[in-house]
Amino acid sequence: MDEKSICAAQAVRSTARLLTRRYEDALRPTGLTASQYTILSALTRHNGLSPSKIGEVLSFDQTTIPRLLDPMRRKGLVQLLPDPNDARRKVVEITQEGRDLFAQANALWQQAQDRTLDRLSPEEWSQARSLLAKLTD
Amino acid sequence: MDEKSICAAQAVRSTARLLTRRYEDALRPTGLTASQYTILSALTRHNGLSPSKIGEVLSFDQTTIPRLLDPMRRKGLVQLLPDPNDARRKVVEITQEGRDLFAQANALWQQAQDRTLDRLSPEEWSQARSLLAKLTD
DNA sequence: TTGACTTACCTGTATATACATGTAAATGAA
DNA sequence: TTCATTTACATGTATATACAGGTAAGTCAA
Repeated sequence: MDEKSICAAQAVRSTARLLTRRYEDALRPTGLTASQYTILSALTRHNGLSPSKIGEVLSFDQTTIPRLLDPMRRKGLVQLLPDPNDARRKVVEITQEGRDLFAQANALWQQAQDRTLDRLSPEEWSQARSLLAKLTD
Repeated sequence: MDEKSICAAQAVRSTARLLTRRYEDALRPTGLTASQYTILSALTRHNGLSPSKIGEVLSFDQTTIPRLLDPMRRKGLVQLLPDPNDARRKVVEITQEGRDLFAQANALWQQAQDRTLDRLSPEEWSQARSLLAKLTD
């Protein structure tokens, strides 16, 4: 019937709220939020990203990045350094504390991830990601 | 392969951020946010919901509801009334202004919705919703 | 009827998110 | 070289989101 009248934004957003609560509940012993975990994950693989690149890779608006990094800097998880090649740019580096906390968080993340993907076959999870990508071009 | 190591929360959350920007951009002439539009939509169909019921239906934490309703009250879109049967409860009612603005917003919403579902067949959209639901039990 | 318990809502606080705008630095054309 | 333009980041402001904890009201058993 009216399937096209179901708001796509609402469907994805409400799922995001529920998953955020689930993952942040799992991450609670580390004090990391879902966004903070995501940023640490990106820096673990590609250290020294610029703030704008982090936004681009993770689909955050540029102006959101300084706000997300602030509590992470206060906790000593990352540091912002000037880019030696361009005084406008900065470089975000994960600290050793950040690496240690991320390693600890990974085991907790796995619990939430397992619980989330438990009821999906690998094919379904692959298809879910493909459909999510299609929603945003 | 590594498909199970892709964070489900990140996949859904980043899609939610992108869709939120798309829908709020479409709704901008009305000044409505995605959450406000969603709440007005629920009230249009079921007027007089309690705050806690709104949270339950839309997957908001209970404590988020007063914060979401505040700007809507200031704009005169909804009003909170005491529940005559239970002094603890309240009843959220959409105003005529709220109905008028929602009617105007619907046409704008449709543009974002069309653009979003454009590349999906009805079957794919049905499956996407089913898979999203599975992620949260 | 009283008192423990539960329910419903709100507030304090912190982070998340993004738009509009501001500032400094780099770039590139005249 | 100069200056308009662009790029990169930050800040002001507003709403979003939820956890911890608070208050008032309803419930129910002793």
